[in-house]
Amino acid sequence: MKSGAQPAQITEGYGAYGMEKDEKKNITIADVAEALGVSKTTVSRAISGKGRIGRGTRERVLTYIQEHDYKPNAIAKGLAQSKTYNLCVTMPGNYEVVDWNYFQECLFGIQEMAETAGYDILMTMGRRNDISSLERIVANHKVDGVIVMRTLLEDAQLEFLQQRDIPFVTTGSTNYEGVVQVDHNHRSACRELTSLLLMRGLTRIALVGEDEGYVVTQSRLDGFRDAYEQAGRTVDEELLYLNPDNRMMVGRVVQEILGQRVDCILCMDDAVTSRVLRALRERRVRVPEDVRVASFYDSMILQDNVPSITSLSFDSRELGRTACRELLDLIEGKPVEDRTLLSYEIVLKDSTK
Amino acid sequence: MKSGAQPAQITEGYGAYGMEKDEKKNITIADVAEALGVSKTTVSRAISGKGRIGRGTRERVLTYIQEHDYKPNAIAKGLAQSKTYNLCVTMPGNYEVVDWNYFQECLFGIQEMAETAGYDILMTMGRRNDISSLERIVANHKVDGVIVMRTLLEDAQLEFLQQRDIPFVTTGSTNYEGVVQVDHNHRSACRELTSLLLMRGLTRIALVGEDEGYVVTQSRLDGFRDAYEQAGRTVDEELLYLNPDNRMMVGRVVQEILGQRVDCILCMDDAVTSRVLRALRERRVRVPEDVRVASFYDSMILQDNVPSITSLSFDSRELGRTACRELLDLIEGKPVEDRTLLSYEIVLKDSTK
DNA sequence: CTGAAAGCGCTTACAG
DNA sequence: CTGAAAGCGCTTACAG
Repeated sequence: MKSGAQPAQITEGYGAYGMEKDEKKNITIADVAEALGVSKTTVSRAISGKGRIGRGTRERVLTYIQEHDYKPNAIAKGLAQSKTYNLCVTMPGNYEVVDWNYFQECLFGIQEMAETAGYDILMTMGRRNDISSLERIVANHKVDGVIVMRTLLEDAQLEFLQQRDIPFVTTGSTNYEGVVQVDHNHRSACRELTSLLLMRGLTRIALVGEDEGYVVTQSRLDGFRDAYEQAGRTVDEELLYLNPDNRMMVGRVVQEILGQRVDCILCMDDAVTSRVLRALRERRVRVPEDVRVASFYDSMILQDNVPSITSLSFDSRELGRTACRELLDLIEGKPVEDRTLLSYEIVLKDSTK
Repeated sequence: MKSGAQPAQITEGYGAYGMEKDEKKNITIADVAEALGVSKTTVSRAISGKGRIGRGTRERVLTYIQEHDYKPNAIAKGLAQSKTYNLCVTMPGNYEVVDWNYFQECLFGIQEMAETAGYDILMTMGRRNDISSLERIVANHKVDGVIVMRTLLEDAQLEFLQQRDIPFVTTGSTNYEGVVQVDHNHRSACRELTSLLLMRGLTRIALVGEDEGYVVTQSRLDGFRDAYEQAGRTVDEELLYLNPDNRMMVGRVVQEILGQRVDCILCMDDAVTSRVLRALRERRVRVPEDVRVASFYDSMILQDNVPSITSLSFDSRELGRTACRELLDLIEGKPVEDRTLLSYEIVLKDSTK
């Protein structure tokens, strides 16, 4: 390395200028090879651990790159292997998504797993069924696989990925054939919670949701029905409030429900619960004295509510971890289950006392 | 292209098997060049628009790649240019983060801007001052620059990026020298809101926060003080509740505040507001009749509150867009402002009536 | 066990 | 205006 004070004549490559902060020029495999008097092949093998190589040689290389803080250029490595070591995660980008805590946890799990395998996360958000962004990423060969974080009943993402034969998994369930999906067992969870309420003698239970075409809504409803069947009862269809536009008129819906003299309001998720609670408060209806309330999903938005709300609880981080693991397996050509269902917890609180 | 029904003899490269769905083998610049009887150089120039090239030739190439749906391999392009066309966005990964809506909006803005420039977003989350994940991404040459979404007073990310001379910007302010940052003008916003309350004759205002070492907390406090100064009043230091552990004991804090006979509680952000409101409800203190409440930040968690809460409002998507634009400029070597402050709105609602 | 060489799919001086 | 060639930093048959 030249002493920075030489009087000019900086003609070839990097002169004093380029070297200002630390050595900017990144050290490459060729530099290592030259310094050690071995071939690039050997260095590559020492690092990757693939192919035969002498124990001594490997150690020499390893300690050298350690000391000189050599880091392989993932891009070049990718090019040579026709891989990117990137995973794409698609998130819903519409405003309606309230349970970001779910996504955060899930993402965290994904990243944890990806990191241990040397992969990074490329993120994309699109509005409902707008896949232009995903298309671009795939077309540009930027990722090795994708994790779809929210699926629709009719899902353009899945159709696109399937047709292009890109490895992918979904978090959350889908009805599409042959899609690798990992989800919490919502149906079973909803069945159990409903059963519990039924066993407590709550017979007139209203179910409130805002069907936006997500598959999970269907699973929840199925679970709800399962519980009734198991108990030898029949669901009162009059007490099912699942219109897509309930969001707008939650006040009217709650009014109607109260007119039906129910003893419990079961909400599909926490956004709904939050709005229902608000409507109840406005009408000075007490929980749980006048009516019980429970939710099929817990998130942070209800954590400070008075009274505390009975709900189902899911470990989203584990969901992310598992989904990522499956995707990696898929990419590596290992066999994977089409459907993986994770466990859940039921958390009983004041709202159903 | 072979007709799929040929009786075997699949020796070289991709046979019928590899071709199952569409043509799997990606078409490259070399294919285009060969098909058109021109050089790869020419094709490259036609696409990039750089260098001299005949009008006719360019058109031929362009229509060909259009028809055959050729998409350049971003990885290879990156390698050749020592670029990645990836931007890293770092998010806080700790559980405490409640305002995910902010991040969602911000991310959306970033992606919007990045996309138009042909960049993608690599995401990373780490716990407070854990930069291992960021280090890996940088070491592996996976990104051209980074956007730091939340800065701490002592921020390992910034120090690392600065020392490595990586182009980066922050959303939100920082006290670090020479860091390109874009933020909403929190100080000015807080000053205005406080002034408004003061002018309404609310003189005993308590300020509640949970100082977690974020810079924005300081700006808010500064704005609060500015308003008093402007009004020729002095801040009653007894009414400042900014302990880091207020979160745990919000009940006690509120109790104490009520003992001080304040007429307004001003909260640093919505997480705090949410907890304060809860404490008030538990004590049957009415808002705004018994005490007014306002927040220095609005997010979704309060949107359904009764009464509606007076607060400041910021366009986070624009923040993201602007930050991304600055980072791109930085990467391209264009001059950029060190500090950009965006505007805000004050939204008066029932809680301060 | 080790190395020379070709290749991954682009870009970019350099020379016509 | 166009092209041959070298190069980006790796990997990987192939041959010793």
